Amino acid sequence: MEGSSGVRKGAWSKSEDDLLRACVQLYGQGKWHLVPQRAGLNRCRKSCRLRWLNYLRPDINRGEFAHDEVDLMIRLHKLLGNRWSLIAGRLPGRTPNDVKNYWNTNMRRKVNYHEKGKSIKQDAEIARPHEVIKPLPLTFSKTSPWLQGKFITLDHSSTKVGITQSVCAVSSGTTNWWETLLDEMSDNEDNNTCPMAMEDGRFMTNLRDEEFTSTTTKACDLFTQGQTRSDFFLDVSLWDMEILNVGE
DNA sequence: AATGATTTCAACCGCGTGTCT
DNA sequence: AAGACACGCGGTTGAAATCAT
Repeated sequence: MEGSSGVRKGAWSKSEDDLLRACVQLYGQGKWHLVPQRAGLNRCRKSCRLRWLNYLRPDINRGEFAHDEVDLMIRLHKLLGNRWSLIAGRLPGRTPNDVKNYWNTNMRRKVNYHEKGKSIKQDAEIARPHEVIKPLPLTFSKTSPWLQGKFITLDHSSTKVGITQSVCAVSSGTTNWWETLLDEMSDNEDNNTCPMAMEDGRFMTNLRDEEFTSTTTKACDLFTQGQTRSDFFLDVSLWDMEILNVGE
């Protein structure tokens, strides 16, 4: 089976798997455009990457989803929507494709069952796509727009690296997500709580001011450890969420 | 046993984003 | 600033497996 461009498509054979595995072991992951040539495979780079990430990676857990994994998946999905890569990042050994497939086959059916009886209008609300919380890049290049006009500072007293102008406030778009967060915070002044994570454009969880200050102070620490903003928000908010009863 | 319906999941596709020149 | 390129993501597809009749 070959595509119009001459590259092979469809299911991978064992010999192809062996070639790809050997290539990645030799050269490491990345530079996927070089992989087909290096491995001697008549496959496109996308296909090679996908095969490695979803099937050949040695750390993949191909077993049944455990109860706590499902529990975590539900919480994460409620928080993030269909951000499968982020969800999979919190489930060791699981790939985004695994998580997506599991959700589409198991959870969606359960949720639909759970929602049965609600009005059509409500169903439309459920089906409404999530407001996208754009992730920040994992790494910053020196020309990255995220850093335009910002300064990297080194706090010598604590050996922490931070970005000035508020806590890692680096968006250059028309509406800064962090500014929105601050807006939401001021809206919540009455009850003296602060929002922490978004779903459907709203902030969720109620951390008190002192807790919020504490956690945001830690945010830049997490960046220095290679974590993303998304990781940070998940850590502080995930277990505060009310879990959706999915018809158990 | 045969056949059609349903489910599962690996793979493909198109698109958005970041980087480089 | 603009275009080319690579990477990564989520949605969708379709073949294979499983189930029901």
